[in-house]
Amino acid sequence: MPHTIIDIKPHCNRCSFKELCFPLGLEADEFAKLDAVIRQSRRLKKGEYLFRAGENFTSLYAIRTGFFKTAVNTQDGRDQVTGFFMSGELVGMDGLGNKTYTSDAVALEDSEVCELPYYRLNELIEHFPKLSMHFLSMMSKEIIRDQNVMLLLGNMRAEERLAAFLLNLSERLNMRGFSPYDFVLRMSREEIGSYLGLKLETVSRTLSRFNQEGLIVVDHKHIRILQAKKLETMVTGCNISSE
Amino acid sequence: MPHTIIDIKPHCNRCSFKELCFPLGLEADEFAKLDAVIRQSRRLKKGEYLFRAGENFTSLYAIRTGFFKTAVNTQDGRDQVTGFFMSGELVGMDGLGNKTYTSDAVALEDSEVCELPYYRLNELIEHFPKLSMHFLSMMSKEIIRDQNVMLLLGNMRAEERLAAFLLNLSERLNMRGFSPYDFVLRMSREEIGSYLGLKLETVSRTLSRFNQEGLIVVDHKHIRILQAKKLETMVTGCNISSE
DNA sequence: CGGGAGATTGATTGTGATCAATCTTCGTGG
DNA sequence: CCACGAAGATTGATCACAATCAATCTCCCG
Repeated sequence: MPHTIIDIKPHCNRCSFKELCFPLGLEADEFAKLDAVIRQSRRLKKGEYLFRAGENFTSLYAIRTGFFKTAVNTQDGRDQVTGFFMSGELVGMDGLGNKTYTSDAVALEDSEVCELPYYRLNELIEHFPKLSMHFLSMMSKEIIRDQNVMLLLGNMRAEERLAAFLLNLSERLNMRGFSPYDFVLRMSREEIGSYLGLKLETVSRTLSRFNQEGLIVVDHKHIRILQAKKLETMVTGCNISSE
Repeated sequence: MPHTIIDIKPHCNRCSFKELCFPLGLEADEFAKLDAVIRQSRRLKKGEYLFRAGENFTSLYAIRTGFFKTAVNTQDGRDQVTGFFMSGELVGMDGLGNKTYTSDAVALEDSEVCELPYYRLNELIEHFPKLSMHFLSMMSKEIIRDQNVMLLLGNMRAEERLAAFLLNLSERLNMRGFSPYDFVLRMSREEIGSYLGLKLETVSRTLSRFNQEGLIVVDHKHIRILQAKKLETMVTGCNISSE
């Protein structure tokens, strides 16, 4: 496993994103137990796969730092980016159902993840049944996120999709204490396009137009949002929210 | 609550779809406990809402008989059908995360559902922690289903979407012991269109073309599939599977 | 410094949306 | 039970948005 280092005991308590991984109020003893289970931290270089579609499901992963995309692929080579994930978000939930991952997860920058091995998850739930409701809740939120992507793909025009995408990123960065109006895109135009059901040229053109219209400033991967309000009115209906 | 009758004790053991609601091997005592919790059966007339977006989350529902659609709606009136559900399938999982349903569920024909009240689900998991893995598994499968819809909406052309849709219905009907090649659509052209990200005219035209080409026979809502193989080659990549 | 991937911009095309008219079916009330 | 009306479906003509094809351009990364 190249570029991979296993650390021992990263401790959730020292992680500034713990409340993002486990947003619901946990009792002290429950949290301590959880912390003990998440004992492995894994580092990935940009471009490395965290898991691949078809592999046996081994773990859920909470992202500690960095940025990931997940994608499903078809037999004929097409693929669809199904999500972008940042600190405090959970990936791998699609693997639980059939004990096999159905998507790829790829690091889009050097990243660090906290691993929740499946067998330990089992033990944990056995001993702390209340915790299982937290996991059900997080999976439910993933379903809600997916519903919103369906809404976007099924109903919205190119500029609405882009606006929704930028605002969603903005909101999630804000929640993590980063600037919501000045950030660097971690993914390529092609990956944005795949996620939004558009071709990369359309993504590029639409961003350029937003730039001309003074809604945003685009400097390659660097984005500054100037008129968030106008972007919001563009996405009238869609209530995309991070998780 | 008009048209609604509450029955007592439907008993999963008498339900021919129990293995669809709970596909994983359950111990006898676990299943008995589950059976005891699902004690309410509710009947709905065609057009009735099982729940609406924004309502407090009260229960998960397993469909006993009938057919449902789920849909999310935007502030500006557009809406997106997010799924069609038949016997043995579970709806309401989007409500668990925020204790509020985020979608509507509407009966597309007279239907009967088994109710799993949230507070009873909690009790159940407390006493039988192993059961929670079954629910996590079912939610994971819902996520996989959603990923496949994203793939369809993001990557496929109109005829591919329709072919995938018909084959998916066919497969699920087959699993329930119904004819996979001769069935009645429960939803309108507009609802199919909303689900597939197409306009109703495109759905109608594409079905007509399949009919002319001898792939299927369309008689309004009655569909006969003549050349499933050809439909399958149309959807090369997409691996849509029911749940 | 050079090469290659990614991004931008332009010209043209094509698929599906839109607008529109007719037809069918089903539900409702007389 | 039949007639009527409304909703749903089909089909046609036209239009628009995003895809495609194509030609630079820029910026990393080696």
